[in-house]
Amino acid sequence: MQTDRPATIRDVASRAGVSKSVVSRVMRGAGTVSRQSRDAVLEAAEQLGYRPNAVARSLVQRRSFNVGVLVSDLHNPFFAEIIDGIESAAAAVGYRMLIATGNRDRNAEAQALETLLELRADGVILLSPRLLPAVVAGAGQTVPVAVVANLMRVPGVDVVVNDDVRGAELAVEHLAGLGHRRIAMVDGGDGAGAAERRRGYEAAMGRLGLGGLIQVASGDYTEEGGYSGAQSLLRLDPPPTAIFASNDLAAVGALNAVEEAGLTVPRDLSLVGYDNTALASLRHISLTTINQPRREIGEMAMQAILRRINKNRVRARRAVLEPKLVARDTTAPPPL
Amino acid sequence: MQTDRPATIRDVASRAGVSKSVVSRVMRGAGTVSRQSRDAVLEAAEQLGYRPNAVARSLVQRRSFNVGVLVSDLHNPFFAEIIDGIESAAAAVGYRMLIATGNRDRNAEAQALETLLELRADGVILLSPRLLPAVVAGAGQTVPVAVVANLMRVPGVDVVVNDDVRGAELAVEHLAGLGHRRIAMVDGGDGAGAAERRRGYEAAMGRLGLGGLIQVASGDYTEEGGYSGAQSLLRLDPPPTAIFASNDLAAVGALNAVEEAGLTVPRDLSLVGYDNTALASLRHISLTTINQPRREIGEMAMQAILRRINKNRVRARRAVLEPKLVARDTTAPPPL
DNA sequence: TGCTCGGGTGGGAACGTTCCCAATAACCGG
DNA sequence: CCGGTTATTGGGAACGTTCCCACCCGAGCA
Repeated sequence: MQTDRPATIRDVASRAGVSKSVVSRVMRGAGTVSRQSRDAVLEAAEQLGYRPNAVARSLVQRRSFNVGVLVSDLHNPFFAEIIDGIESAAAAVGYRMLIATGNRDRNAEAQALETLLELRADGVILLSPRLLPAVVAGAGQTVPVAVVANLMRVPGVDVVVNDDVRGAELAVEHLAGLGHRRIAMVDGGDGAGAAERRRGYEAAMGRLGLGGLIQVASGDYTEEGGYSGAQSLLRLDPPPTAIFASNDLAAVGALNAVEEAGLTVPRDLSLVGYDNTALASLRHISLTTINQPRREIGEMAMQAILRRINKNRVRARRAVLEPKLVARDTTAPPPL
Repeated sequence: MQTDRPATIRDVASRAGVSKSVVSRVMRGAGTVSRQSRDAVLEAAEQLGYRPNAVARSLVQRRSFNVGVLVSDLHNPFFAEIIDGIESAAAAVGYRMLIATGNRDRNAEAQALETLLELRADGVILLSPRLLPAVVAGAGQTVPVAVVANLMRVPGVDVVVNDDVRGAELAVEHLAGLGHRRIAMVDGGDGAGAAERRRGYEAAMGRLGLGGLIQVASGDYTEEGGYSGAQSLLRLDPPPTAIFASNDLAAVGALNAVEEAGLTVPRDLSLVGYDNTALASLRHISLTTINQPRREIGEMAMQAILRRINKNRVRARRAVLEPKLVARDTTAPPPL
């Protein structure tokens, strides 16, 4: 039982016996309005169920107070907390957040970005986009853009990432500190940050004098990738005593391969993941992993957007946040 | 390096040497335009990087071709696939999807809903909302509204749910079919559908002549809830040989409690969850569970919205979808 | 008493589209 | 060669706000 048409500012005005200007001032809480006008307007608005039309408002103001967030994959719980951070930073300054999604598909993503731009979002945050840099750059010319969790080098576009190199080093250092030497890695393929994580692994191994023991199995950011990667590592002679998987999901896949091989974690083999997703903290898994400060990442991305909205900064900034090791139950000293 | 102002239809028109009307027709692909006009417009638009302003368009058309989706909790992977369904059904008819979120908080949710309404979304889909029915009803008077995964009885608002009663029955029937008799349940507290799942459990037990063996431990839809619920069930004498947890996360918590008690799943005890989230399909967990047709749920919600947009239906519809059992590795015949 | 000041108000223009209608050009058949 | 179509085009009005400016009125001051 919808009413034919939503009430407009004029309807409220005529019912309250004032001009639309007065109603506008009351609704925005700006300008000076006499007490009785205000009361009359508020009452009329209430009775009519008036809701200001944000579409008309953003048309005339030429800004929408919306920030668009493009999520490459909503299935990945990694993004949820980043979005929390974005939202809280946005809400603090009166911005709203609109999420669009492109299901891990480059074209769908481009389409979703286009939607956000047509909607005239005041800024756009791209979470781990698969978009071509040229597309991102194009968007950056129209509207403030920030890229998260993807070290993309695009002029005029800010980037917020965690220090993947450092994170991988932390993992290796933790394992070496426990006494491990044959520390292997399951690679992350073309996943965001995978190349850096691998570089960090190799650098840390080298620095610790374990350069000769570097072993990398190909894999990706999926359970299956971790599973098969770990399988191939276990076939080595001698096999590693510890495996660093490039993300948590791959680590869980690796965990499965290790158990299938009849080994017990962490007694026979230690395992470290990356990202500290909800998965890792499940007691049944209790995975030692590297935490990215996700909430903070989201907040910084939003702040980058706000900076650009306010003063039209040209130079791209890059924020690199420190990861931290979270020790749980999949790591222990190596067997004797 | 943003350009001062995005190009408008007038800019394109003057550059192409035609009127704004012609540009409008070309961009919308409607009406009749001569070949040369069309080419000139397209070229001018390309050169100027013209992007139609969806804000202005929806103002004059009085519809935005946006459907708003309010997600109560983005951390819950359960919703991702529903959103996939919504999006594909929306895209098929030229609608876009805007996601807003209220982090499991009733007020934040109401706020997010308000945003969607101010943005003049043509319809709103509420995923497992915590909103008060009165608030939902209020929204339903302004715009088509559908509620998903929450059996809310609100006039003028469509509902799409899975048959939680039937799903619970499936779980019990599966376990009984394997030979179990002492089948206990960890309750879902005030979670969406929890009451129905419990009713289904009790009904099935009764029908199978196991009414006297009904055992329900209190719990909720969290890992912790499943953990403590299972603990209390294991203290019974005799303990159950099978546990039906009210959702997958609780089942994983229960799994942990069972293992801590020194029992092996499924040899000593069988375990069934609900929802068939990504968690359940991890090989390391491989949980037998009840699948909700999530994609289909999303599609049906979108279709309900479209029905209401087209003909202004008054009567509320309720779609109840059939769940299915997914047998994995946490269920087996009871120990002898 | 005349003037200025400022709180309060109202109305027109603008935002960038789409929609509608009138105007023009081209073409057809008789 | 003319009236009547038909294809194409252009311009004004409208959508629902905000912004800006002009205006009114009473009070305070010289």
